[in-house]
Amino acid sequence: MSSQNIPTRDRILKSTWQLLEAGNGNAVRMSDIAKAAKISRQALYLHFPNRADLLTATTRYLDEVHDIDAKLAKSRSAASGTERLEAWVETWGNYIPTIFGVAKALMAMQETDEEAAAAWEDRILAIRDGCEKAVQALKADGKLTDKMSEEEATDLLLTLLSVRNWEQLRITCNWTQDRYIDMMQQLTAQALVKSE
Amino acid sequence: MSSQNIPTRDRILKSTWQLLEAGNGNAVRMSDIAKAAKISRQALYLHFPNRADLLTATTRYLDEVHDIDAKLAKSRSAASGTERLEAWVETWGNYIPTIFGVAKALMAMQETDEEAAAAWEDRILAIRDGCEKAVQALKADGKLTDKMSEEEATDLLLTLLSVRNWEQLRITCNWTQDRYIDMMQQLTAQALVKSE
DNA sequence: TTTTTAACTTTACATGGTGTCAAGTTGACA
DNA sequence: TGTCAACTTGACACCATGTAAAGTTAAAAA
Repeated sequence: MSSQNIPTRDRILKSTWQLLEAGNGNAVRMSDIAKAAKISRQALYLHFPNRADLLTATTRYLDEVHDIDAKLAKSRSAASGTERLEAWVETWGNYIPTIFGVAKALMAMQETDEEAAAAWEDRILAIRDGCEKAVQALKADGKLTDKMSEEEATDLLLTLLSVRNWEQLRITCNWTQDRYIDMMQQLTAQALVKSE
Repeated sequence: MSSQNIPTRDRILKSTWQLLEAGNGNAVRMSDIAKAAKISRQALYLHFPNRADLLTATTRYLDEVHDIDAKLAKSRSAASGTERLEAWVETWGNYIPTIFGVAKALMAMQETDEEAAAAWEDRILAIRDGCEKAVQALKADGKLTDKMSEEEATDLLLTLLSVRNWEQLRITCNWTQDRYIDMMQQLTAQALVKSE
């Protein structure tokens, strides 16, 4: 087993991700994660003070493993505003499936746990930033619709690209990932790009 | 106090609604509801077997109090398909604030509780029906976009009109209710109505 | 070689909410 | 006077998170 040599902390993060990824809706408990990482439940608390922290660390771990920064940089290099919007929708939209398990767990905790709410809020801000940049690129090209302000456009884009909407279309309605991306690109373009 | 004479069951439902309506994010417990209804926590269980049932009953109670059926009938009487879509978005969109508290509590339970999930699913089906009817009206007028099937159009409309999206724009982003309705009408029209 | 230290394990327990159980109270009605 | 329904009171099981304390183990430091 190669996993014997992986540092415990990484083994925990990997196990957390795998359980949340696979766990079809059934809640993943701290004890489940401990079992999967082959340590005692209490050892978990030696590495992470609480569940919210563990989940947050897992999202950062995923960002690292998948080198999300590089992907974002690529989408930022698009020539025109409209292309940049398209690229952003595609990049983020295709990253959602990766983080979905952890995101859902974190969103569920948000309701009751202050710290979880703050952690998720922090993640959302990063995504909002991506939305804002896309809107600004449109604006710079003179292609932003005059039906709304830049801020409203950012709000709307962030809302359309929410994890919940992805879940609704992809999981509940059983759309393919390609169809989801395609439709979101159409939808966001229709909503934000000035019609000639 | 006139509330002394109201039957206990109704007093419970009313209290549940008021607490969830007012309760700014802080979870409403069974004991809170009991206190508000001026009965013991155990008496709650004489009227409702569990929390999920109580929440579901509360949504039905709200539907009754606000005579949602009459409002829906009105939106169904719109002449053209596009008008009907507009009316549906307005009717449902303006009903969301009323049920938001209960809806949020039910959605939060959904994650862990089978029965809550089923109850909420049942409510969603009713809304989906409204979406489907609006799409069919568009289709009948030959105004439905040819970019997607009727089913996909229904999926999309249901997703756009989700309680989560309302929460995001209205609460998190602080949009006015009027702006929300206006934007949703634009957005759904752009997405679903065939462009000339 | 002995000691120390970090990374664990095991066991126990507090907390907070849901839901169950059983015995007692109260007031209206027969 | 008795009965019944609608309650109250108090106790408790369950389940997950998180805390606390004492013991083990293996490897590095002295």
